[in-house]
Amino acid sequence: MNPATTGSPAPRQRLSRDVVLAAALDLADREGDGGLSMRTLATELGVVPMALYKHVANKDELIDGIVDLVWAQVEPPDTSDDVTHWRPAMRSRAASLRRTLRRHPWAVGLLETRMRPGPANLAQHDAMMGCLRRAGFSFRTTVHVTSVLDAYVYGFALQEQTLPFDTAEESGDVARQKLEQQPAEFAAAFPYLVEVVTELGAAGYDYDSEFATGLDLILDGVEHLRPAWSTVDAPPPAAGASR
Amino acid sequence: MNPATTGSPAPRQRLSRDVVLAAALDLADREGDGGLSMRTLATELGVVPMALYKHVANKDELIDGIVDLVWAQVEPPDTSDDVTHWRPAMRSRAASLRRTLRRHPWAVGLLETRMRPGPANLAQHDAMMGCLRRAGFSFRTTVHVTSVLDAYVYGFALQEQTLPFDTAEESGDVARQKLEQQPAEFAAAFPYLVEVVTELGAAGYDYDSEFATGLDLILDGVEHLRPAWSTVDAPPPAAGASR
DNA sequence: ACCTGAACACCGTTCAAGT
DNA sequence: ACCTGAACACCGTTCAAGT
Repeated sequence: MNPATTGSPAPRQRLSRDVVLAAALDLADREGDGGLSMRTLATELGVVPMALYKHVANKDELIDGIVDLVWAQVEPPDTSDDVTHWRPAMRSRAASLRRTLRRHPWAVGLLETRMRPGPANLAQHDAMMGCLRRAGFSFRTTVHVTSVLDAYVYGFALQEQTLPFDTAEESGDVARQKLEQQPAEFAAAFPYLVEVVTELGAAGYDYDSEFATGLDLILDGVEHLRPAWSTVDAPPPAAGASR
Repeated sequence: MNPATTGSPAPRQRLSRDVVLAAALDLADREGDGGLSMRTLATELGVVPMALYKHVANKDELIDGIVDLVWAQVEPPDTSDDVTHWRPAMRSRAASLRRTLRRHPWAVGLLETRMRPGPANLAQHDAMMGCLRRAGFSFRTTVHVTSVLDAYVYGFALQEQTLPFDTAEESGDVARQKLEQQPAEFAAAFPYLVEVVTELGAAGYDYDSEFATGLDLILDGVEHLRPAWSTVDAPPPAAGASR
């Protein structure tokens, strides 16, 4: 009986690179970076650890693979009207990157770390630079803009990933609780931290609006880097021309 | 013969929490995140693995400890003249944080991640918020500014940490080399990436100026968040007053 | 062509003992 | 009070075999 043609409940489907990568991504999302091991991945697939090595060279290549699966989930910037719409395009691309990193927190430190970027990673960056170049940004400025925007998203995701609360209401409780655990000297030594905790306890901390505030601040700055013709809606220069 | 009073070359000094943490920090700097293990740390200290557990509860607490040693290396903002000098103070604090992260690349993903922040971490954040509050920023704005500035530094350090070159000249070589390895379809599929590689090959990539460009862009944006009285050099409001 | 078994050199950590 | 030894339940990966 060929297992490929049988209608069994398939806890034991035929192995392939895609099946291995999909299971690895799922495991990482559930258990985090530390929970992803070749051995537990193998048992989840109903197979002995060494069976994985026929589809993936080693753990490093496995991680390369799932990182590119994550890149594939990031929505590229809308390039339908590059000249006037670069700003909303960059804004929603940054938001999509942040959402993706929130879905896969283990990937934050890995997205830019891999030595051999996968095709989805390359396509994503090409689309981003293309959007900016066609909007009239010079080559140098395009590099600056991608650098500062991505740095902000990564850094924000890093901070967001590990703060011990998920919602604005929860943040108030956590803050108040933390403060009560501290000894009395704490208030005298760190008055401004006490202020933060107190105010956050009252008003809460909203990740979404915090992210948007910083993002818009940066986009305002980017706007100033654009050449002057942009404000009068002139056509973009030929690709690769201005420098 | 008491080893504490003997003048031996001290490969085997008396163990203490500080000695363990210092050796762990050194090991992490040399071997990276993955190279820091309780077992190799023990052998470097000339001791059996279990000896460490008298000075440190477990590996997690060890990492808490060395992360706070890293925080202690970040120069806090200069608070000598908060009203007019908040910008250079923030600028050089961000630069110091980046330099520190460059010295301890393994720490980038860990500085904000620890659940129990150490004293150096708390002091650093208190100094930062204090500098901004006394410069007249409202509480909410102070939170926004620290969020966006730190996010940028973390994200930049993350990108810098893993790019495969250290100097501007080297970046050109690496870029040219990478490009030559690619198949011919590459140029057609990712024209804007090819442009980056080509231009970088010609002009090089300077981390320092790239960092400064993004930092100044953000600081320009922060300037706009300041209350209007700041430009006429009025005194700051009483701490905790404005909201 | 694909999967398995046994083995090697590693981990962090517990527990019972040594001095 | 501080360090040790042996053990347990984990890792990634190699190599020689099975089907």
